[in-house]
This record gives sequence, structure tokens and C-alpha cells, in this order.
Amino acid sequence: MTDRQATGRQPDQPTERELDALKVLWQAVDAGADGATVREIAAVLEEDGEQLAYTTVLSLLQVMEQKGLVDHFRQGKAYVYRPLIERQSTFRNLAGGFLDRVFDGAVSEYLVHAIGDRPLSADELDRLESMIAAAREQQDPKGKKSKRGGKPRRARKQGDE
Amino acid sequence: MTDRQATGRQPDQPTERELDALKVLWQAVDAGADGATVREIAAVLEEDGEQLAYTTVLSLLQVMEQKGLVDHFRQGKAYVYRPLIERQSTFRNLAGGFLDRVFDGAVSEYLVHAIGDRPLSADELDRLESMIAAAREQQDPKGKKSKRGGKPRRARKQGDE
DNA sequence: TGACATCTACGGGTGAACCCGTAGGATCGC
DNA sequence: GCGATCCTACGGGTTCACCCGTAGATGTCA
Repeated sequence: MTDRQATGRQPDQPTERELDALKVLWQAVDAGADGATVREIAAVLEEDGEQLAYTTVLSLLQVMEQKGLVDHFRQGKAYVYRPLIERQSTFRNLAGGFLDRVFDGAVSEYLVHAIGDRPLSADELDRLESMIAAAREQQDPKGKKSKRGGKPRRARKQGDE
Repeated sequence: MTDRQATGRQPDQPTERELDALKVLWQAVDAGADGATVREIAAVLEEDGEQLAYTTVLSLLQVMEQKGLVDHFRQGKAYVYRPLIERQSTFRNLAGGFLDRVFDGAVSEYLVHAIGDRPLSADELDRLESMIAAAREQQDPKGKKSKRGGKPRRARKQGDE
């Protein structure tokens, strides 16, 4: 298994397409449903501008199930798919993986580029500041200094096994 | 052309491996060199734990040249490769693309997960704060409120052409 | 100049992500 | 009962990132 999307530290991170499906599922669960059928997922995806054949979405879900990302149970004639992984941890892994891959783990380095030419609302700025304050509090209660050590580098091996 | 790594808005964003090579090249330029030979790049990559055949690195560079990411000129028997794209803009595109893809453009949303369980140095926290202050100053000099509008969604089409 | 080392060109191979079409089974309406 | 309709199962096709080996070109040095 290669790691195009994620770092590879976590076994089966969702790909980009799979993440699209997961977002739909998470939203369905938020709305109180158990999950969503293939047709429902396809419908939402289509609203978002993704023109996919029905069987394409089905295949996607089947692969995702194989990866352990989703679950399904029968409801009448159709399957209802449920997310097995949490939104929070998924995003965390994705974000962390991206950070490690591209910026070698340097958060602020990333922020420079992310914020760069992107207009941030006052609301977002507020949230960022409070998060920083919290982080400062938590990571460094006494005011100690702590530089992070050697940069993490991935060790890859493909083609074997 | 698909878009696994980057958003797809920019024509030829470097892949993960290609970014590794670019980092070496940028560093070489920083150090005052014109660029780096294939062998030098391979050497650095190996130091970082990437065990790649020499020809693999060569192929990588050739593809990158085709994409317009690098350039080369002859020096004695070997080629010296030079980066054609800037570190800054590359990182910016990568970061922005990731944001759009995964978080639909919500920076603070991302930060919640990125910072989450990652220890930040006081140094990084300082930088973040000053960046936020700068952003607040720049985006919002008077104190006006501005919510960002509809979320961006990509429209994909693969298999054609 | 000729042996030798080193470099590039070229073609190929693998696995993953993605996308579908077709076949066959279940369900519903008449 | 019996089509029409929906769903799933299954296999296949394409592109891309990645990785190399081999062959031929090129420079070095005795």
C-alpha cells in the first residue's frame, strides 16, 4: 500500500473521493439518520457537482468497507452505509499527515502559506487566538522552553511484499 | 490529468516524491549553488532514509522537467538540475489546495486538528500570534465583519481526453 | 587510444485511485 | 404470475505515481 494521500503512518486513511463520501455520511448521522444509502450519497455528490455513475459510488463504498472505513446493513432492498471512523480523528490524521509530509511538521511554517493570501474572518482569527492561548497554557504551563527535536522523515518501501 | 496530491487548479503541482527533490534543490540554491546533480540529490535523499536507485531519481527529475518544475544544464558529464518554481508559491499552493480539498477552505477548522495533539514550541506560538495580529490588521483595519460565502467545491472530470 | 567509470535515454512493471457497464437477484405494481 | 424497476456483485479499463534495469553515450586517465 502506497501513501498518496496520507502519511502512511495510519493504515487506511481515506482518499480524496472517499472523504467526499464520508462527509456525506457524517452529515447524515449529524442529522439523526443511521447513515445513508448509495443513492442518497450519489445524490449529494451530484449536488456538489460530482457527476458519478451510480455504480461508481457503490464501488467506492465497497472499497471503503474493505478498508474498514464504513459499515453497512440492509434496509428493505438497499444497503445503508454508516461511517466507522470519526470525523475528528480523521481530520486530525489527515492534517497531521499533510504537515509531516510537506512541512516536516512545522505548523507555523504551514500557517504562513495557508493564511497567506486567504481572507480570514474576524471570527476565525478569534478562534485561532484562543486556540493558541490554550495551547500555550497547556504545553507550557510554567514558561519552560522546549524546542522540537530532529525533524521526522518517513522511510518508504514500496514494491516489496 | 488527475489531481491526487494537489487541488487541480494549478496545472502541474509536484507530487510527494517530487517535493522531496525540490526541497533538495531549493536548499542547494540557498547554499549558493546553481542547483544539484542527480547524484547529489540521490545522496541527500538517501541520508533522509529514502533508498532509491540512481535511475529512479533520474527518472523523477526528467518527469519534473517535463512538468516544468525544474530545468537542467550540462556540467561536464552530468546534468545540474535547477528548480524552476519557487518554494513560497509551491508551499502556498499545496497548503491552499489541501485546505480546499479537505476542509473546504476553513483555516481555523484545520488548525483545530493540526494543533490538536501536536506540541508547539513557544517559538511557534509566538510566530502564530504575530501572524494573526498581522492578518487582523490587514484584513480588518476598521473592525468590520466579513463572513466568507459559499464553500468552494471542485468539479472533476476524468477519463475524458 | 583504449579500458573504465559514470551519466543519460528509454522502456517497462506494479499498485492505487477512479470510473463504469453488465449480469443477476430482490421487490413492487398490476 | 410477470414484467418493470431497483439494487448489488463483479470484472474490467484508464491514468498516474513510483521504481528500476539495460543499453548506449560521454568523459577520465594511464
